[in-house]
Amino acid sequence: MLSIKRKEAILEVIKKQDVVTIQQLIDAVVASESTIRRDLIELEKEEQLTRVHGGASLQKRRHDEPSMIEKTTRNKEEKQGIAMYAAKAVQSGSCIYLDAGSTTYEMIPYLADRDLLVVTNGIQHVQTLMEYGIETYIIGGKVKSQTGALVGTKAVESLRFYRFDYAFLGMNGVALDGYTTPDPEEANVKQTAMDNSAKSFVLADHTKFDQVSFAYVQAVEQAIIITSPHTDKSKVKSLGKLTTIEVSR
Amino acid sequence: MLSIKRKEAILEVIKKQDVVTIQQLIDAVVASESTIRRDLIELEKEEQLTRVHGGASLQKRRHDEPSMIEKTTRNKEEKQGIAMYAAKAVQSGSCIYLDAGSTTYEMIPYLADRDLLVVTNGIQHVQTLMEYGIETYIIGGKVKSQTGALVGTKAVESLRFYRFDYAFLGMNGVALDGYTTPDPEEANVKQTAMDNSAKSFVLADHTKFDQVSFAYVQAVEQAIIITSPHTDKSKVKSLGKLTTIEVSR
DNA sequence: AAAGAAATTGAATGTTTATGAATGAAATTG
DNA sequence: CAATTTCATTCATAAACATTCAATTTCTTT
Repeated sequence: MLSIKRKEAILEVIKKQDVVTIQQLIDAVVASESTIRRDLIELEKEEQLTRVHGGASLQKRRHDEPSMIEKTTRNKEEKQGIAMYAAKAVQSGSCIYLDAGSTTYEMIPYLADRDLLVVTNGIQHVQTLMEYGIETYIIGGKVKSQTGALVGTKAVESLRFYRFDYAFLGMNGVALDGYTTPDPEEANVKQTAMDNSAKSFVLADHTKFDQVSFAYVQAVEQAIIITSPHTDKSKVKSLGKLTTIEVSR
Repeated sequence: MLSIKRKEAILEVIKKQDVVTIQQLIDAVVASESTIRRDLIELEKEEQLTRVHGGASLQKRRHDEPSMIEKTTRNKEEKQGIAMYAAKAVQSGSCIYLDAGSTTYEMIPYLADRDLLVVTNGIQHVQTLMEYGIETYIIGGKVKSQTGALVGTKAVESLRFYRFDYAFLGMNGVALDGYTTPDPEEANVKQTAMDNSAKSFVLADHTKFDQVSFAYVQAVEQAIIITSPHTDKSKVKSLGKLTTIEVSR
């Protein structure tokens, strides 16, 4: 058997049951103990799994190196909680839109190995999406220099050719007036993405509530808000009868 | 059997089952071990597959290569010379297309402060372009995981909405047969970019001449070749009467 | 069309690499 | 702390490898 095939088989077993003994692998793959051990050593070097006494276990944290965006994110923990919850809402096999921005970025690790197709307008997102082996499309458009988001007419136009099961968006303002964001060009993109999605989710930490930014995006009822327990319940309720999910950690 | 036919057959088998042993290929293609090996070596050079002990696999496993374009560039000095020369050909105020790839990447520093608008299909290029303060647009499309290039129908479609003064492209093969590149999907993108550009330039270091890769892009006369003194003059001349610029350093 | 050059092929060669068994060392368990 | 399991290391063997060479085909040249 080809060594590469054998390693794939090992990974498959381990992904199914999280931890395996050497003996289980010997039986499953049909190879000698020595060979299995050697494979495990290599797979550990490749950061595909962690070796433990008696066998191996699935890698706990697949990503140790925080890239630029991770370091600079404020309220990171809160955003991560929201992101994890949002990712759970996604059914396998669906096609989702991931808006540029730090909160949606945090969703990526939780989207891995789920047979998804992701379309994004965030240049920053692309590299990470690829690292996690997620099939990625990017819309076209002008690159906004500060944020690496794609905006403008071309971006809106190219969005017209996609349809999404879910759209996940960040917003700067969430208020009775609706969702708002500082850049009108970005607002257009968000608007179009929501229009082309069966279901839309706005990911908003507690700092975004009762804020009104310059450019209007959509009315509050056009999306389901996902927020965290840090947010005042009264503020959420004042937005009216809408589905709001509050993450508990 | 013709060697090209044989290689196609090999690729077909490998695409069906992801990994193959040499023996499987010997049976499937009906050729000697030596011949299969030779084909695999060439196909690996063309980046169509990765050889592994005992056979070959479709793609390099992820996670083992740093995607940083700077570190992995071969013949970097030669490419820089070519890139510098190419950048000089650009008039201020024009709109240019920059193909994904390491040679075109080297052009970016020489494009700064020139009042240009750059459209690219290389994710890798974007960050650097922004760092140099260049107005950047990106075409849409599917992100090719190994290279970060945008390809596919969506990429070709979104290219239709642009017109360029200059297009700068990399190629894997430059020969009498025309320009060629390993990935058919990328070939489509290059083709369309050239069609939409008033003038096209192919940036090719000496290793690209007399090479024929899998997918046809355009005829040689459709672009001006920019190369370096490392390239055999005879090889260049054999391509016929076409404008070729040889960089001197 | 014939002679020669160049490229392609398959077999033979030593070399390298992968594998499984055997050994003693280290860790785990009762 | 002793018994047992698991681990790392070594070694012989077998498989896969690169390389060379001769035979064949294909392409040039005259």
